[in-house]
Amino acid sequence: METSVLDMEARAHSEHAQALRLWLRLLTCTQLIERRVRTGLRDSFQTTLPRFDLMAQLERHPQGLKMKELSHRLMVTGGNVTGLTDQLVAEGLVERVPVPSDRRAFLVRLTTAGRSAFEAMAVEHEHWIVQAFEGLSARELEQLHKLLGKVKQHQTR
Amino acid sequence: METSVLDMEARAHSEHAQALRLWLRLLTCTQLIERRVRTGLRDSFQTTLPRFDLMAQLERHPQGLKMKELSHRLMVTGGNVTGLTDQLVAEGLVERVPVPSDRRAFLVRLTTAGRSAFEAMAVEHEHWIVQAFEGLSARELEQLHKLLGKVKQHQTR
DNA sequence: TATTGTTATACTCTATAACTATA
DNA sequence: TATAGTTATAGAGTATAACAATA
Repeated sequence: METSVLDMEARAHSEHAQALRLWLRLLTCTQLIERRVRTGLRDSFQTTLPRFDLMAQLERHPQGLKMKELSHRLMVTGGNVTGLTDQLVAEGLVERVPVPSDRRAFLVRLTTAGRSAFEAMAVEHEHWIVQAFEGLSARELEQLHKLLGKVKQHQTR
Repeated sequence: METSVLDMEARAHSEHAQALRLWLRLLTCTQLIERRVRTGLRDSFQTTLPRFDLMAQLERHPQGLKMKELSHRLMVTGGNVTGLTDQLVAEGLVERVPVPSDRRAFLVRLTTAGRSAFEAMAVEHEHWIVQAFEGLSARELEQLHKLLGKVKQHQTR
């Protein structure tokens, strides 16, 4: 059996359309959940998603992270990290610790106040996220995670 | 067999952790693809994602859409749609057509120039999106679309 | 020379609220 | 009174590029 050029084109078209539909849906889901989280962070904690994300990174790295590392992990440029860090330092939630071996660099760490502030936010944040996905079974969560893993893998080339 | 409170807590904890991991991955995937699209639209067409999205809505509705409808479909407030529309009108890509039956309202439509400008963008946009998902088989695309459908469904209550 | 981090700047996107005009 | 759309404003978020200090 032979595959005609027309067949190939038809298949390409339908796969393209499928990818586009998927992208729109992915974007919509993310935007809806992200909006919920932003609103919650603003209304309940007078903070923003990038600030929360920065603190979340520090919570996972108690020894601290360098500005450069934060910039990479948060996927934003350095100047922005400086700004966010300045705000959090001003509020006493985060501190810059000099690195003896490299006098250009700092380690940014949560303060004690920062850690407890983050805990409170993380509890609420977890509620919002669990709620966002409660329509799915554990098995479906796992499937989705795996499929998105493939997508993610493919972007980082 | 009996399910203890501790079992329930353990299960809750692991499901919560799973939801959080999933959310981080969903966010990362979306951000990576979105960045690709934004960069492409800027570099190749000197335009932005919200403007592209607005034109995409109009392309799907050749008879035009009211500002109110655009606002709803784009999930942004009215003032923003006015601003985006003003820009596109200034560039001759879009036009406001009075609605005889309601003198408060307009239909916003693509102009001929707008339609051909959008076609050119849509071709490139499709490439970027197909590329973003080319790591997945048609069956996996379908699965992902279906699972995200459940997620989306659950947000809109 | 290259790298870490900061500063300065500018632009896009967004929500909010007050407003005008029509319904 | 309610609705369609606009205006004005302020803030978040981002990238870029020039810069200082150190490696």
